[in-house]
Amino acid sequence: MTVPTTGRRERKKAATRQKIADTALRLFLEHGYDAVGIRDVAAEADVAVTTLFSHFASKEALVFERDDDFEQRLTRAVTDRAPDEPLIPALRREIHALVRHCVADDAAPIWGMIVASPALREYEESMRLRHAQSLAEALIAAPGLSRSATACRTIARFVIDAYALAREAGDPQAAVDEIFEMIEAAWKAAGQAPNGPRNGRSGAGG
Amino acid sequence: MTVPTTGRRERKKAATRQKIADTALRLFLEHGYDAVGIRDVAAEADVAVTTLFSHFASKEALVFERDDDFEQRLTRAVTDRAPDEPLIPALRREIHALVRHCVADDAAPIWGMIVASPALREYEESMRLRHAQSLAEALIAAPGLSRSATACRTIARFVIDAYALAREAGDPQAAVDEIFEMIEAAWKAAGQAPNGPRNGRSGAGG
DNA sequence: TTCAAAACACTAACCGCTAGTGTTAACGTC
DNA sequence: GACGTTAACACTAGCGGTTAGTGTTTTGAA
Repeated sequence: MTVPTTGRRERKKAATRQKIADTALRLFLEHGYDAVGIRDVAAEADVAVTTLFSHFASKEALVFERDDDFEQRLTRAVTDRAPDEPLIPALRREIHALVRHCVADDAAPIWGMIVASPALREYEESMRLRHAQSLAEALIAAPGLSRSATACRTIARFVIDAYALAREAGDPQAAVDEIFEMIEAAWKAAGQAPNGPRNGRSGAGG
Repeated sequence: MTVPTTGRRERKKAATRQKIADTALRLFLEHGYDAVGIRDVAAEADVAVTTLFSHFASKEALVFERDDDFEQRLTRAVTDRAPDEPLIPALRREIHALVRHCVADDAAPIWGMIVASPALREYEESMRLRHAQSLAEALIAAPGLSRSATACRTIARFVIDAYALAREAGDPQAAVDEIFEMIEAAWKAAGQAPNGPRNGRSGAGG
């Protein structure tokens, strides 16, 4: 028989984690996020409360189970782009894809649940802050951008803002385009800052 | 006897509120935010826990007692500016002042406490979201800007970002200037958006 | 004087979350 | 195959923030 890439233990752990996440999402969508307690989820998934919290850091994390994707996709859009591809269009493409995926019909109930719960909205906001920070680090580390660290951090925030704003807009895809026109202009302006670029070699950058 | 503008009841209420806030801040600074419980604050202020929560919505709100100022100052910077004053420089001045006030020496201990506590940082982040939204509404309602609602919401976020980023920068005042160069460019670009302005009369705006 | 509203208090509890302490199952190794 | 190590899981208790429910007192007004 073939050698499994994962041992039985890891598979069981992943199964338990998935069972908890699935159970939680089902209960949340059935009865509402606030109406379902951690003890309910644990009982329905047939695990102890402590076990639940060994898999998920918080109740909100049960909803945003796959948020690592977001962070990685953004930083990879920076690091893995073609050597001659400008920065901002690459980010714009990625945000377009993320928004599209997020506004898709199958994600609508989950998104509605998040919007309806202040706790979940706040949690997502702090998630976005983390994403902006890791994107900022990727930008600062990227070669050839010729922008200051402050400019990189600023653009990172702006890009995350674009994602958040677009999702709330009537026409999300059009909003992405409109906001990225502004981001493009901001990025160009940062290249002409009086204090000058401090990151990488000289050049137009991006 | 003269008619007091505020009755005894209102004065007593304000006094109780202030006593709670002062006691809380003192205890937080003495022993650390996480080391002081709500029950400690209530006991020290000589009120019941329920009374404390009738004055403040949460433990974090005890620290950000005066956040209404922030919101009002920003929106007033938009609505109360001279009729011919461009928008972005007015906002830049206000952010400069707010950052200066926030980095001042007497606010340093409080700021350090906030940075040291994840709960407080998260709370402040959600506060900023509210501020961005009210600023966005002020921008959308402002006459003569000739920008789309999406552009207004975007610039509002960018301005709040500038505040947050500048405070974390090595030279906050310089960071405000650098970021506002980018914001100015973004604002101008929004005036030339292909979908065109939808808000207010035609004109350069800002 | 009387009344309604509002501030305040007290009890009791809910809820998210964690520490401490096992118990069981899987893996590596001899 | 026995053995020790590790990690997943369970259970009890409890902490800290927050609220509901139920009065009691103060205050401003009729």
